Amino acid sequence: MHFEELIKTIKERRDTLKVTQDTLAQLSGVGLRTLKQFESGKGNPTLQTLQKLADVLGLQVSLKLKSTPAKR
Amino acid sequence: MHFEELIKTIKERRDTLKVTQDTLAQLSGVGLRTLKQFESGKGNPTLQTLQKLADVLGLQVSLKLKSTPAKR
DNA sequence: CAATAAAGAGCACAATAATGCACTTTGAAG
DNA sequence: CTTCAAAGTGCATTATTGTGCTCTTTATTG
Repeated sequence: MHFEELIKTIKERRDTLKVTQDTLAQLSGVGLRTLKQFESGKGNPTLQTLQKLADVLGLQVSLKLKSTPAKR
Repeated sequence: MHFEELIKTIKERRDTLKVTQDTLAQLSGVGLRTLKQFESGKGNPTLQTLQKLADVLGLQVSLKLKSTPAKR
């Protein structure tokens, strides 16, 4: 999952839950500006920020093995 | 997956591939200091940094639905 | 068209992540 | 105990994220 997909996932999930950026910002404790920047593709959030958002949305940040190996 | 698990995953994967912090730092383009801090649990990397590391390790950052819903 | 709600952006600043360098600690092997 | 490699840490600096405030842009609804 690259950047854009992560953003898309967050956005879609937020839409599904019918939550506005403003509300999500408040619930997660992340600044509204920060969330806006992230969702509009202009951010590079810290892991902590991403997790705060994911948590509230019922999502989980995870690391999984890629099907296509990268090394060698 | 919370912070510690992510760190553990990175570390274990790096060990599995028999790569040192130094080498991973070079391959990923992430500063050695940054990687050290992250692995020792003292960092809060940006998503970009995490992805650089994950990429080289053949791992993928992803967002998945939590089994236990968070919102109501 | 007017009004309202939600999302996106410019500006500026504080907080902190990223980084390099040098030094210490740890662990494995002789 | 000594040596060597890998990992961890203190310090200082630079680059960038996080944030609030204000304003603009987009729908959406009468």
